[in-house]
This record gives sequence, structure tokens and C-alpha cells, in this order.
Amino acid sequence: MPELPEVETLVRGLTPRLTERRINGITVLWPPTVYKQTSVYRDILSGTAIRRVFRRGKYICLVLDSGWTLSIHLRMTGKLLFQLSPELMPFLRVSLQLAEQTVYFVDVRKFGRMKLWPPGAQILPDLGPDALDTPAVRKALKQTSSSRAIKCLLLDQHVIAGIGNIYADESLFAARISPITPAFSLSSHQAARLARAIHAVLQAAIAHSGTSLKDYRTADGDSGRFQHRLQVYGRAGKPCYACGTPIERVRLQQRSCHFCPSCQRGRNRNSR
DNA sequence: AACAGCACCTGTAGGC
DNA sequence: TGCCTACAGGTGCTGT
Repeated sequence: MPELPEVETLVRGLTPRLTERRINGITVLWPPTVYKQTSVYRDILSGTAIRRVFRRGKYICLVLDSGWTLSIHLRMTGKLLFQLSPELMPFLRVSLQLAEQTVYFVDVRKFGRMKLWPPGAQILPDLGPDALDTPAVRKALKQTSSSRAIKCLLLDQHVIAGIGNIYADESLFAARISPITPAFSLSSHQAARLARAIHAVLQAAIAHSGTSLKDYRTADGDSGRFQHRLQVYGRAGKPCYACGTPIERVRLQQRSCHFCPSCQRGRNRNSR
């Protein structure tokens, strides 16, 4: 479900409600969510307070007073809620008991994961630079020698962290670059333009509290609003807002990929 | 070594 | 109505 803007929106909502709160206990209803170390989780988390909440890529990280860090990935359908409605009860996977409230991790498809990192450990060592770190993104795009389609590269969290299927398509449209362009063949100008486009698209999405296509909600239970601003994602067959050409949809890396065949021609387009 | 393909899960929408 | 298939915002493993 969530990409960087949705996770960022969620983290902004969670931060004031979690910071300095003490964890009293954890209940795990679906052990794979925590890699089957339930008792370990109870021992490490119980009695410690949350010192800081931050986001890295699509991960939510809770830094604890004990020095441990809990990372949470929502994957496709994960949600963190302060209230559990009866119809969501069957999908409750983990609950974290805090001093005055409970945080419910609800996840229909059971893909979401939590992981504990010991004090001093480098957390999430395999993640690339955050997608909002424009200089690092530009550098990664310029340096790559990969022959993969640029869209596949954008989705690779080892290269850049935080971009998913929606914002990959939207960023490539904003930069007027074809999704199937071999990554290494981007010009220096195109790499710079794409890095700027990624930043602009993600910031605009954050400003609108993310994209709610189906069931994504902010920490307050609200929908995002960026779905009304999507230029290509989910618009197959509809006219491009820029030129009127029907938006195309193809399969790329087992996922749908939306683009304007006219605005996003192959390479060698003017850079501006 | 890098990459494509599938596995992991469940719900929903659309075709017949 | 019911059955079947395709698809969904993500990652990680496996085999080539």
C-alpha cells in the first residue's frame, strides 16, 4: 500500500502520540510479522520508552530508550491504528500496549514485518539513499551502469529507498522519460531532471497526505488526497493531461506501468 | 553478480 | 447468484 509519502504522513501523525510513551507489552497474533521471536520481542520492548520516531524509505522506525530500534514495514496492506473497529479485528496481527493507549498493527495480506535492531547496529543496511535526498538520487542515477529499465531501477530499494509503483510512474512522467529507457543510457541532464521530478512529486504527495487508492489511511484515519492529482497511474486509456494521447499501460517486472507514449518517448529528448 | 520470476497472502472486481 | 481469473500501493528468495 504505502510508498514514501504515505509513510511520511503516517510518521508525522504518529510522532507526537508515540514520543516519550512507555511500552508495557506486545501481543503477537501472527508470528511471521515479527519473524517468530515473540518472547524476545516481549523481553526487549516491555518497560522501555519510545525516544524518537523517524522514517527511512518506506520503513517506520521507533528508537527506544534501551538503545534498540524497532523497524516497521507496512508492505501492501499494513496499517497502524489507535482504534480497532470490529470489522478489522480478524486482520489484527500485532498490538503494542502503551501506557495510555494501544497501537494496533492491522494487515490483511500478512506481508507487513517488524524487526528489532540492537543498540549500535546499523539499521536497514541494505537500503539506498532516501528518495527525498535529491543530490544522492541524482548521483545514483548518473552513476548506474545497469541495463535494466529505469522504472525497475527506481523500484529497487537498494538503489533509492522510498519509491513504489505509483510514484515511479508519476516521476517518470513528470521528467518526460520513458519507463523502459535503459538506466545507464540516461543523459546527465535526464538524471538531474528525474531526481528533481522525484523530489517534486513526492513533496506534492506529502502536501496532500499521500494517495489513498483503496485503504490507506493517515494516523488520524483520514484518506490522502493525492489520488486526484495522479497524471498517469491508473489512467490507462484516458487522455494525457498534457497532450491528449491515451495513456498506455504495459507489464514491466510483473507490475503495471503507466505512461504517455507521446510525452515520454525513448531517449534524446531535450532537457530543460 | 545481476537480474527475472515467482512466492508470500487475502480481498475484490469483472467476465461468463 | 456463483465460479473463475486477474489484479492490488512490496519485498525477498531462488535459479539462471
